[in-house]
Amino acid sequence: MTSATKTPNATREHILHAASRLMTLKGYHSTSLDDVLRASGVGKGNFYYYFKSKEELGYAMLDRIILGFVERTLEPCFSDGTVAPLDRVRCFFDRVLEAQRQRNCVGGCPMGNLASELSDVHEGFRQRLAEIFTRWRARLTDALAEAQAQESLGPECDPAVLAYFLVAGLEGAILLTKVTKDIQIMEACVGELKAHLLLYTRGPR
Amino acid sequence: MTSATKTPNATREHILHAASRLMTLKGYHSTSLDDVLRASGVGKGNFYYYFKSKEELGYAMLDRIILGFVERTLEPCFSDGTVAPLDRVRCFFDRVLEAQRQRNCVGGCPMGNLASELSDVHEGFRQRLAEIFTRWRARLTDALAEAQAQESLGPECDPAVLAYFLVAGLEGAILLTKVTKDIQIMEACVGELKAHLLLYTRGPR
DNA sequence: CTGTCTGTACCAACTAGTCGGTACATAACT
DNA sequence: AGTTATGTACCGACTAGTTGGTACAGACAG
Repeated sequence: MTSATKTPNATREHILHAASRLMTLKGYHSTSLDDVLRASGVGKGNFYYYFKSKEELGYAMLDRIILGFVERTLEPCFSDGTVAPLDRVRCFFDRVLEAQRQRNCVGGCPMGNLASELSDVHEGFRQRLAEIFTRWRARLTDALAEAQAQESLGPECDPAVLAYFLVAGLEGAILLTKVTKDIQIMEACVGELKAHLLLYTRGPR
Repeated sequence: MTSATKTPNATREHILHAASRLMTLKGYHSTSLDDVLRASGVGKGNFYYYFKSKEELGYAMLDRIILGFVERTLEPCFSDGTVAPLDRVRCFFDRVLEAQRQRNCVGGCPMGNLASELSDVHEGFRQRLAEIFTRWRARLTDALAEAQAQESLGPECDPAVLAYFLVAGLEGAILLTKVTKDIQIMEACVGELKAHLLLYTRGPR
């Protein structure tokens, strides 16, 4: 074995990696345990050593997806306080658009997909997913509120409401892009979302 | 024969009715044939007399869903030419919101759900779903273009692009409402969508 | 009798999950 | 030292139940 195999439980990681990939592509129900096992090269007994059920694997995979989304997409845009708050939001739009372009309109939004598949069918997943969207929206709300405090957003705007709408707009755009396989729709929607910000914009735009 | 409906093949209708209900709630893959059979009280042999596969049932169910959506939601708003075009659009928003309220945030958008579940996994369904969204958007585009011709929408607005965005906004709003089970989010998003129209609105609003 | 329907029995493939058993490293006891 | 025990990591056959789909015999009309 190579010296680099210091990894504490590489097997668990293998499983999670394969599961995330498959489930974000095919969904939770349509990804069988055997699919995951085949893709990760792990035996069944070994799987049940690390996870007590498929459900628990699902939860772990969800945590992994969230982490990836937060680290790769959300934080890079919102962590830099020197950037103007509305520009942080715009940066985020562009990043989501770019991600969609890179994936060739395949896969859609992992969180949106799971939300659509499981919200009405599995309360545990629903709650976790709702929490994710809330956290996501909170990041946007904060930036919008900051913009409002700086008077680059009008006082008639409710940052929380606007944040909901922006999340919804992005999710819907991703879905439409996924089903039509046409990235231009994503571009159009991001353009409209940016224009929507102008609706409340005061001062230099 | 009764004057109203002769019930040409009631069994087929029973199956379709049960299938639509179950599949819009639980999704295509998670609805088994036995589920449909149990719910409709139809035997298996009988089922395969009317449908040659589950896939074909899915297509038929999709057609049924579309028809219902068009007849119950789309047409009532857009068929009346005497209503101002932008009011037709607003009426449509309200109708979608109302539908969501009546269903207690359960189920989401049948077409959106199927799009999310099947777009990357079943090309046949993807194409049909893409076509639906296109037709839906076309209805909006026409109304918006008419508004533009009447100069109640500014010339800088691209009706096709705006229509995409409105569909995306609605789909995203329904998804967010489904996962959070909070109708207020739907209301907020519809409010923002209406506000978005104002962005391009000229003349008396 | 003939063609349209319908129910029952059945199939192979697949599902999540369980089982007994193995390999191996570290520790504990003598 | 030697050997006995313990915990971790792993395997693949197996179970019970479900999946979509088929075969076929009977019913019921014209």
